[in-house]
Amino acid sequence: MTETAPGARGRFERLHATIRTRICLLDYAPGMRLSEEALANEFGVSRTPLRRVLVRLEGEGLLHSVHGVGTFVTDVNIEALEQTYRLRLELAELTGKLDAVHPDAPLWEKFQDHADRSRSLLNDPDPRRFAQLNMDFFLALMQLTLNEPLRQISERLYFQTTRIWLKSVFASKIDLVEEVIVFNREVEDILTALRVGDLHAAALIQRAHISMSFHRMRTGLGADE
Amino acid sequence: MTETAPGARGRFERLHATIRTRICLLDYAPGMRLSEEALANEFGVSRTPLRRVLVRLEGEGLLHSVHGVGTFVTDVNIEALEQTYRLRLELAELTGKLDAVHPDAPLWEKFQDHADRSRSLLNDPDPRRFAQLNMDFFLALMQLTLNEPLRQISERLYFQTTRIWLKSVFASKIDLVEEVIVFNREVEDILTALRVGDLHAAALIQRAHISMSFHRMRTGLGADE
DNA sequence: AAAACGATTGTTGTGCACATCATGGGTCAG
DNA sequence: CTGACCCATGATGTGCACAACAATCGTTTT
Repeated sequence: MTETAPGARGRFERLHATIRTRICLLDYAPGMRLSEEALANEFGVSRTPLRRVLVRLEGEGLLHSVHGVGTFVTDVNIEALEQTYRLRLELAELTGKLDAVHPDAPLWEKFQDHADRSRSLLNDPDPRRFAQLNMDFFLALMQLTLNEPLRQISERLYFQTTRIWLKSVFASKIDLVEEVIVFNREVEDILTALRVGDLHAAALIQRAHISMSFHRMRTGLGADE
Repeated sequence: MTETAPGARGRFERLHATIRTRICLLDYAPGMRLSEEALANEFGVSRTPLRRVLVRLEGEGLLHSVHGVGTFVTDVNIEALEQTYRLRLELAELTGKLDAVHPDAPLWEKFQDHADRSRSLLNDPDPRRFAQLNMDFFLALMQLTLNEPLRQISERLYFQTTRIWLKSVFASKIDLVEEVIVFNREVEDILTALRVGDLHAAALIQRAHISMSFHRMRTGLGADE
């Protein structure tokens, strides 16, 4: 998907993306402790370069290290999550207004692939594959804006929130089948808007779905906690 | 101003804030190379903890390290800067809409101090003191929203752009005296709006001034480059 | 028995020596 | 004179040993 440069920098980016994906896909659950030594051994490097990755992830709000205690995957409470979601709503709409561009051929292919995978999930719902598809689709939508800072910030906030959403799915707080059905409609609606060439409409649809997703999650979380 | 915790974490945050301020105030100019060893010696630590700070700053887009070459302060071209500014416009307005709160007593005192310092700059213009005041005022305005993610992102973008603006001042691309006069009116207008209790109006004024500031800088930069 | 204290263990943080890489200058062949 | 090549130099990146720190468990004392 994303080719990485050789040398030290490439390895850094590779490790960074790998661990970030594991956090977002709940291979590392919120609150879980990560062992620097174990990770270093797994990737065949010493603690030094690995720590560099962990420092970066801490800066992105995904990890938190405490001297003498451990490195933990961050967890967020519902009110902090709500703030992030409200901000994501506005940023999603901005994606359709700031430096928005129409998808090119390779991007259309990606979208087609996403639509296919989305439909296949209807017959065989799987939380992890769903989360991966959700991430892929979001990152593809981010390519609709050429505003690099907006892209970076939107992705950063996405990585912070998506794992909480996935956590709700795993905990059966929200219904996986319903989420898959809704997601299918989201993909369909957004692609329809893009085919017509209405970038702002596509962004508004995405915004609406982010909002509704949070709403479902919130009511689900409030059910028994 | 901001108290730092003792121990390793406090030292890290202290170093981070110190170097970030130096970059934003152009003690370290864009494109300049930083010596890890020199910085480590200056702060009385080894390269290891210092490098942790540099990695963080690189993640914030203020530094860029190249293996075997050096660590450099990032520079940005005018079009990338324009993207950042357009995003900052929107975020400034959001500050007045998302979790906006009225200033409390301590914040009012800060604003009063800023107004005083701003007026004193009229008689004795100084680029560095101006930049410091500009930063203090911006950070104070950020306290008008309780939305923590919005705060973090706005500050991040501010730190990326303000040094370019200051660079224009130093290079006499834009007139310092005019900037001071305009800034005085900005502070006055925003505080007036805050006294009336209209947070959204204050945010709109800030947005307008960010926009005009970029316009002045852009025409100034285009003058002979 | 309960509470306070201290040793032990395991973790992250630090310092230092060395590896790796890119650059510039000097040298030698053509 | 010109070009390529090599090596010296100085930078960041890495590995390892140890320090600092926090939690836990066992011991001791009241």
